[in-house]
Amino acid sequence: MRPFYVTTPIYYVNDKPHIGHAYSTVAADVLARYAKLRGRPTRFLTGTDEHGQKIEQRAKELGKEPQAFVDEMSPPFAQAFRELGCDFDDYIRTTEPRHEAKVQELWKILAEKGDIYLGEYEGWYSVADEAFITETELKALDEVTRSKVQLVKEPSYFFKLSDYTDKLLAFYEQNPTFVQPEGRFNEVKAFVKEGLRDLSVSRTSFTWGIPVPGDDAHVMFVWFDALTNYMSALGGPAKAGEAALYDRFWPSAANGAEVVHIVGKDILRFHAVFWPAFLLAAGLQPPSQVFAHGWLTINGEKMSKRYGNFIPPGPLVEAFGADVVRYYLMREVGFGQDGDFAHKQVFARYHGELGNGLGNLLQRIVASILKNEFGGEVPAPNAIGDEERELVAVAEKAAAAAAQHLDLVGPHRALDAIFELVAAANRYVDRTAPWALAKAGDKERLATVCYHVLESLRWLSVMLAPFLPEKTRALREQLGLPPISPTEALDQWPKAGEFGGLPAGTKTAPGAPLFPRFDPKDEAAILEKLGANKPAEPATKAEKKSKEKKVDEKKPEATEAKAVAPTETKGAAKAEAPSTIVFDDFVKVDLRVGLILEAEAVPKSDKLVRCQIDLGEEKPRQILAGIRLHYAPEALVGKRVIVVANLAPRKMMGLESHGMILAASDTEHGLSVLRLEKDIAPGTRVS
RNA sequence: GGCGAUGUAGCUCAGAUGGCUAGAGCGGGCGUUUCAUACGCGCUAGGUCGCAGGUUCGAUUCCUGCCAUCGCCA
Repeated sequence: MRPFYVTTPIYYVNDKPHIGHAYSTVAADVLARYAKLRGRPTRFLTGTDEHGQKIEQRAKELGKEPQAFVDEMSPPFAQAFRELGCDFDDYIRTTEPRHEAKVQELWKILAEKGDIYLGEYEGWYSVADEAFITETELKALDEVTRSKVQLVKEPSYFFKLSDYTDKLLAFYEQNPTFVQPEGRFNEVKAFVKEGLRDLSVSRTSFTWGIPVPGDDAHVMFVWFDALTNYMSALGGPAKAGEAALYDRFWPSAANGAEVVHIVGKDILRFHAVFWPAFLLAAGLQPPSQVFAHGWLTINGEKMSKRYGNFIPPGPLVEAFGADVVRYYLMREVGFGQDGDFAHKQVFARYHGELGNGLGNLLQRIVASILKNEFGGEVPAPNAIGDEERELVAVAEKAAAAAAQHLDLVGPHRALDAIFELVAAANRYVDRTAPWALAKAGDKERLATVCYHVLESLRWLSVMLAPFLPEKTRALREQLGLPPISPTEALDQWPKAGEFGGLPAGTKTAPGAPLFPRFDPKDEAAILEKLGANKPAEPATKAEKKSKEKKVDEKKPEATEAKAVAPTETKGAAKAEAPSTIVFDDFVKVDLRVGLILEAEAVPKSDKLVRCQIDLGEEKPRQILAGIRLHYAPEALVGKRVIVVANLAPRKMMGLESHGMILAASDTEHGLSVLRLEKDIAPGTRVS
């Protein structure tokens, strides 16, 4: 069987783990567990990306050594993934010697082949993105990011990417599923077709990176470093016989291995263009496939630092259990598309599919009929009829379809197919009415019915194992079956003709419901605890967008208002304001206590003052206010003011403002900023 | 601006090389069962398949234009 090697991106340790990281990793875990179940030699890698200027700076801000900083930041990722039931085979950190050595080796190979040369680079470098950016991009940046863009002119090594335009296009041609989904592949091709420029692959402006071999003044471009993790974790590049894992799992003519990189759509280019180019240059085989999944929004809102709505997986796991979170992530969103993580939907899927569908199926047969009529022992089936044939047909079809979808990296479709069997089994129970058979004393027929339901459950326990490792274990335990132990070269996926593998005489062990129902109170409590109690949610994408648009359209008017600045409103904003508003409307305006940390006059403007205001968020916000004529900037520092925190961002004098300071004015007194009499903590909601 | 894509039931999405009554899940409504986690099962939802033209015996499915949305253009 073809070896299978699946990877997640390595996560940049500047962030803490959130649901986005979890999403990639769970997807990879599902694919790995599936491959293992099918008996394929399988390896699943995840890890952390720990070099780069951003890390260096962050560590410095915290007064730490970079290594100490990343040593602190990396383990929570591994921890979070384990809590989610992710069973990775290796966890690589780019600061490990095993990685650094291999990255340097790859570099040397490219240098020796003449694909790396020393030149000079001049351009805008964004620390936040760890990449040089274009003028266009520069203009589009928000202020926080732009403040970290530098015009850099420095000696730099370049990779001769320009030589690989045609080679990459030819490679894409030969590998028509190299990038998935297809739409993304088209973008990649379009990008390459425009012609590639050489790629700067080293920096001299900071030191937190892997040194360029033979030139200590340079450290490697983080992406060169990071991408190589997929190979270094296997011990490659290496000569045949030097690294067993590499020989086995990195694709070559000899092993026929399949490598799938799961990535977010934002980092597709690095994986679909640069990485294969490096490998082609080194004479190595590129990965088999790069699968770009979409973004998750949270209850309809974009995740971002600004909104502070990154949700860590921990509390979700605590509330729902790892399997339920995994299930939701894999079920709700079409893999490859953007999707929404909506807490309410989690309950809906939990109750509707897992509880009522699957859990109840187990309960209604094992804990009652079987226990009462057969002493909990699996009976041997007797003559079967159309109902049984139909059920078996559905089971076989579901198994085949689910396998096919998983082979093509479509976990949501696989689950869809699998749950066809759940529905069919429930239907089967209704039609055959085992309770009536019991009453009538028809044990023979009853045995057949019970057997078919139990065998269906057994199939489900296998097919759902990649998604619900814990719950399927519990399910099997109740069925009296041992946990599945994946075995290389043994394909354990259920197949046509195999219905009936459950041995008669198996002692079942009825237990607690697999997916106990949350009563509405618990539900509310959980939502409350997770901070997911949104008053009103935007009804549809379209509606939401049009609402946001209205806000934009209103911007010009907003300028007339005293204080300045605009907003990140999500929705709200009625076209015409009624004379009175309900409370719900009021709370749409997010008023917060802000502590002015810095204030300075905006050059070339006689009104604007640029403030950095602490709103209790991770970072202070930049807010512009037209109050210079009334306040000296330095006099504002340390003042507590009222800020509209959910106003859409707006640019003024080339600077972006992320909120608005409230003030009032009249002709007699001039302008007065609203201030607090007491030292209420920054970020406190005003109501 | 260039390139690409999308626009189908309240929601999330399938689908048709053009042709009988356009589908699924969820939600809603109605009914029903009682083995089971107030669970299950059955029925139901009258959606101009974005808008306007064109090709055709016939288009929601092909073509053109328009509108809207989205993605990519280091």
